[in-house]
Amino acid sequence: MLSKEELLAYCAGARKNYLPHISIDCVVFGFHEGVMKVLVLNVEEGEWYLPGGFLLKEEPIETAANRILKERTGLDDIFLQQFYVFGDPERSKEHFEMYKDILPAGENWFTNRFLTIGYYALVDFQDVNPMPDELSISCNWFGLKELPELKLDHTQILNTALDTLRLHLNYQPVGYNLMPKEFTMPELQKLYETILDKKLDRRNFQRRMLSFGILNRSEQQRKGGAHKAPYLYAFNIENYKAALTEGFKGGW
Amino acid sequence: MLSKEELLAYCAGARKNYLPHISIDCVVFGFHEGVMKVLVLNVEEGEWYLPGGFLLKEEPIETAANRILKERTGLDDIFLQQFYVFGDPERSKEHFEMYKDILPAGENWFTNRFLTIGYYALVDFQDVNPMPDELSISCNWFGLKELPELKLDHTQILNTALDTLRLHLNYQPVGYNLMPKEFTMPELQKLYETILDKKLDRRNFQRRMLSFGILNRSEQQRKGGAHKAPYLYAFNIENYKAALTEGFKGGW
DNA sequence: ACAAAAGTGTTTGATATACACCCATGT
DNA sequence: ACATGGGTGTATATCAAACACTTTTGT
Repeated sequence: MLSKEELLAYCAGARKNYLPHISIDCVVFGFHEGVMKVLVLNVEEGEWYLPGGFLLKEEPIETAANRILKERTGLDDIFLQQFYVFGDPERSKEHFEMYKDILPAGENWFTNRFLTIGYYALVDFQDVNPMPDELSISCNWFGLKELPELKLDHTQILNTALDTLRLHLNYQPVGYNLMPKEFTMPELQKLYETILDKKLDRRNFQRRMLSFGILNRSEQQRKGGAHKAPYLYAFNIENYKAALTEGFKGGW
Repeated sequence: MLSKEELLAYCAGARKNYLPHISIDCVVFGFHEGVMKVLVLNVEEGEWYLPGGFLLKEEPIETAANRILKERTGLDDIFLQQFYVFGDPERSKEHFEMYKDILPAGENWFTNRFLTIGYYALVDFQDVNPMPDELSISCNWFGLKELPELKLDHTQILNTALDTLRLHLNYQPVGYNLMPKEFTMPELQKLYETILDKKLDRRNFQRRMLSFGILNRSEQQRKGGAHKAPYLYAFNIENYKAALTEGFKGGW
């Protein structure tokens, strides 16, 4: 926890640089060892938050989200998807309460009501170097199944992000941003199974995935593991991007 | 156009009551005589805008959207769907320019940079009584094909709303909010064709629509028209709502 | 040699597409 | 009577689901 002086300086800086009443919260998804992970900040003992931040006064929203995530992950050019604005007038009260005994209301940045713009991000787990922000003491990956309870409405934000991601899975390719450059079909399947939280048929998955035409199979196979060596695949970026904009399913 | 005094009063009221930097813009879709219509405001000669407004300081976003639309349409309980936040720092400059010669910057509400939360609304055309807001001189329906060019980024907002609506059509029922209580299958098909901007097969449309189980066929038929009398249908609200939350297509 | 993981293929049912036919009504 | 729009039905292709067999590799 910052000292009162530090907090005052933080609030003064925020008032000077950021738009009031507006924040961004990011649900950063990574995939590692068959588990879906989310980046979570620890402010103090038992206080967990999604990574977030504010908009500079003349900054585009997506730029701000990128900036915030660069600070938390070290990564540029993260795949980001805006998914919802959370604006319950009560949603940030908890944050205000937390600082109201320390800071005079006029000085307290968190006296503001905040609408928060939710983004979800898909990143390659291996590339991320989690770093806490000014207000927190650590930044860590948590498996989806072992998440602590989050403060404010951050659990709701996370669940909405998950729902949105699952929905997107139905008409968009997902995976390029979550997988390493090369991966095997079973590994990709595991990603889908993790996101959807259900088992898929190995053979049907492969057929369907290949039918999208967004994968290139390498000559190479993943050696070293026990059992038969699986082929390595990489995404075909051109087709992948085309599929991202055009979508998969016809619908009507 | 308001007088300077009126504008000053408007701005003072806005500063007092609304959150700064945040607005709401609504794309109100109605369907009439086989044409998709959108509500558009006329501020002055050749200046067209989507209906919009601001958030009261302690007002939930959706409540604000409802309030704004009640003022424009006379309707309560409108079907609303938040679909995107538009936040380009340049997006509201045009609005500022418009008033800068009349109002001192410090007084001018539109000096603010605004992020706008986009909602689309689906309403029964017949129920709407379009009413202009304080800043405009008229509020009218325009067919999608005969829309004037809109100011600010409102054309982009409208197009994004349309894209979202089309997407939703693929996994959600649409129509309850756009159609009168009773309607014929060809009428409903016309709605779909209008939204998608393409022809559908009469017989396949009917089969598919019925397969969703969200329609009740009435004993009655629409008499009076030329040709064979079509059956009247109404939405089965329970199933409709269930389909809204659960969606249609399996996907994975 | 065998267990476990991976590649490939087949059978079956469901769903979508493209049509054809009949019926009712106003002119 | 006939043109037009509306109700219903069928053949075919296409796709998804369920399932079987073979191949490879480490133990």
